[in-house]
Amino acid sequence: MTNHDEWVERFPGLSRLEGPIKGLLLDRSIIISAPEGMSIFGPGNSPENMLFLLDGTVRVQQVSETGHEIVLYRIHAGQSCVLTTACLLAFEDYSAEGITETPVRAAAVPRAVFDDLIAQSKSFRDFVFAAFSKRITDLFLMIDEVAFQRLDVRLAHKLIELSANQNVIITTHQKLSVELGTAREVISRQLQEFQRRGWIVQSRGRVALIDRPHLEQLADHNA
Amino acid sequence: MTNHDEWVERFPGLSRLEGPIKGLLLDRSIIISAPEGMSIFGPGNSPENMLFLLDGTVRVQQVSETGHEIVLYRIHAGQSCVLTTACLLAFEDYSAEGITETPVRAAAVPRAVFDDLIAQSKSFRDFVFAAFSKRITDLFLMIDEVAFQRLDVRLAHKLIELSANQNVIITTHQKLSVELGTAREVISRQLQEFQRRGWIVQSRGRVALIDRPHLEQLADHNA
DNA sequence: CACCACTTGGTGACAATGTCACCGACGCGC
DNA sequence: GCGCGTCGGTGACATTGTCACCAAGTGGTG
Repeated sequence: MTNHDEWVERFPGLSRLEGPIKGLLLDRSIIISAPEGMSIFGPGNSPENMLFLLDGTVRVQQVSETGHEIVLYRIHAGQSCVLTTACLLAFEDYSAEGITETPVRAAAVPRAVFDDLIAQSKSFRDFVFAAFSKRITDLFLMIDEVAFQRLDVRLAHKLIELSANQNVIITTHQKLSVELGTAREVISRQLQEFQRRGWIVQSRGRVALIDRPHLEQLADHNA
Repeated sequence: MTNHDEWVERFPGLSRLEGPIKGLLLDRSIIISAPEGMSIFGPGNSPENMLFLLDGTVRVQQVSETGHEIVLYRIHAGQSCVLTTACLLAFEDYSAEGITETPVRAAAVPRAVFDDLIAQSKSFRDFVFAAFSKRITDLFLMIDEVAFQRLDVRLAHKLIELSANQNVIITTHQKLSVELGTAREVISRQLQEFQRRGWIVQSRGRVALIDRPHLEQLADHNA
């Protein structure tokens, strides 16, 4: 009932693995589940296993010394927590935290098995290095945005990203401010401006996208 | 005359490698040199080799779509460019750039050899993953600083970092603004304030640290 | 030397964003 | 109903970013 047999096939980067390697991965992993809103790694909570997400999403965020919070990235189904896990294992004192945003299922692979896989399979190495590389380039992009992008552009971008085909986003100004690493008041003012322009309609805990084209145009304001 | 024989010993993480692995690394690598101010990787310039820095430093920075620049990190002697190289190979379109800040000597290891080493040596894997992990946690810290830290604190921190036991820094306001991802005028104003307080003395292209304790106190203003 | 081009840094006005204190409205449990 | 915490709004102010412009130094050239 675990669907344990073939979870590897769901990972684009893993389905091409050599047969014996797949077997090793399947035999030595355990399927685990977690409810929404649970901290799966963070300060004082380093998991012993590398996780491969089968369903759900995990939000990775950090709390600054000043008490400010910011969302760093999300791990979606079909991706692995390898790098975050590796970082936490290497630098225990660090303060990033992973929180389930939905109920989550994941395959847990012990570190020793992970190391074996790296040693034995070029495909697996490629998968892991691609994940690391993607994460680092994404962090480069994030630094660029935080440092140089106007807040209205970033907010429009985030609204479209969070809406994901829906036209209504269930969230609070506070949560949006953490997404962008800014203050709640700033979000409130920007959303008011968007509403004044007729691009969105606000209500308590809810943002409805009315004029998606204009939002997208602002979001793509690269220059 | 290349000192080729024992460069591996200079890397704290590599000197513990198994004997045959060291041999492979030494046999299959080439020592290269570059003058100061040269771009060793960047858009349209992906090196075919993984580099291990023997002497000198490399500055990694990016130029945003808006034309703004920011320094991401530096690679010092005894460290490798592995992750940046990996990123550029995986995502060719990306725009980070590595520039030598001093004359540089490095050991160049072909990708295929690099992959062999990863497969054969647990010590080498540990070295590489530690490098990746350190870089990612450093980028987390940088995001936190850019998003939440006051500029006077960041500037004081950077002045102390750049001074490195000297009390005089040879640099321009423009260069300092790129270090912190801000505007030249902002640096000028902050340095004036520091000078007004008697912490530094400015002259053209030069900053002299007069009151290091006060600067350090400001730089440590974590909360 | 005069002349010119470039770099470096200074300045003021203004815009954008962050911070703080406080407020009222809403939702929920009692 | 009441109390209490969450959510969002508001104004004043501080900090930082942007823009336009200027002046002093630097280095080349005739």
